Amino acid sequence: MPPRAAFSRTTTAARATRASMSADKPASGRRKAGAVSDLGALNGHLGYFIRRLQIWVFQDFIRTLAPLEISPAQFSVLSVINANEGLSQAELGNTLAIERARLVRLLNRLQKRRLIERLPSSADGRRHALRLTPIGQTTLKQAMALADRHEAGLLAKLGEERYGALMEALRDPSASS
Amino acid sequence: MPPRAAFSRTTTAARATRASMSADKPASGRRKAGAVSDLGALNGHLGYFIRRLQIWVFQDFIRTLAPLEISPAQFSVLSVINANEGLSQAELGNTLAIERARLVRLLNRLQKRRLIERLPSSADGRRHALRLTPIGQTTLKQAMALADRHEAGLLAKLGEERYGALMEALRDPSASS
DNA sequence: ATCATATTGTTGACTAGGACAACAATTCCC
DNA sequence: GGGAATTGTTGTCCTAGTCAACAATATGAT
Repeated sequence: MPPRAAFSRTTTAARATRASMSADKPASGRRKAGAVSDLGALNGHLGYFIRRLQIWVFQDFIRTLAPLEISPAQFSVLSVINANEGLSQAELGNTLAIERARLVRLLNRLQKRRLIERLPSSADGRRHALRLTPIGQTTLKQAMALADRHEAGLLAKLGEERYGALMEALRDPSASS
Repeated sequence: MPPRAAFSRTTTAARATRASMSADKPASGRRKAGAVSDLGALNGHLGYFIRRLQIWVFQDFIRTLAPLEISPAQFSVLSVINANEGLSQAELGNTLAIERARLVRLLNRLQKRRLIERLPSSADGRRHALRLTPIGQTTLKQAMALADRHEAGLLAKLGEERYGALMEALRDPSASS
């Protein structure tokens, strides 16, 4: 009992077309390299489409923030630190679902770039209290401006209804374990 | 993935906060270990939520297909080959947005497991005509059954409206390059 | 107070994914 | 025939993600 009962439409969607010969190609016409085939069993699976969109969105984000050399992961880390000054690495990792070891190296790079600091926690000798340096704050501000431009482009590309539907549906997916 | 949803039901309440707490502790006491903090600037960004859901979906897919040891990428490759027997690696790569070099190594592993074959293309000496072996066909059939179970679980977890909205919004061709 | 247990941050090692350059073989097309 | 393009392949690099181990520190039961 596949779940597609309600939303099936089965496979009629993506019927790939073989381009006709000699449409409008650059100087040397040859077999179309952009040809796309039938997705087959992938058509009923949400994960595939989510993945494709996610990759596209991240690539656009990376392109847009390239002048600052801030990756999506770095942006998320800076944002959460900025919104929760003094939090620990464990809390940060829990918030963003980044594993401890991975987070250590992420923070190392940000610290080397003088964007964040690891202060000793007065209450707990094991923890570090994380916060942005002044440089980190201004960098994050610039990053947020670019990220907003990225988001605006995303909305333009998807269209308002689709963007809104996605935002609505994606917020707070109850997931654990 | 940490239990994010259990605490942060209100997305709007998240943007206030961060008033003047001390550097390493909230005024009212120690933060709990599993606590989740404010997402800050991430809250308006679609990419973050897409990413979180995509990770969750893939992890569930991997768990569900673990008995067959078929990854999402491998499943997509087998599905497209099955639906387009004899296609070339270039066409397969274009269809799934997998780069040539990466696809070569993906196919190497599947070929070593006797799930696919690379036949010489009669028309073009450079190409390989890809197809599933009998073992590959039965494996894919089993994988599709498990993938459908995964999909059903996904629908149950998200709820019908949200699942349907996502499928609707994601399915159309809007992403490329 | 003591001792087992848990948490925090860190390092090392390993696997996958993705990007890019170079290359040989082949095909296209003028 | 010969230059240009395509196809598959290999090599190399870098980032992500996972896991195990470890030292330092904190916690809690007794």
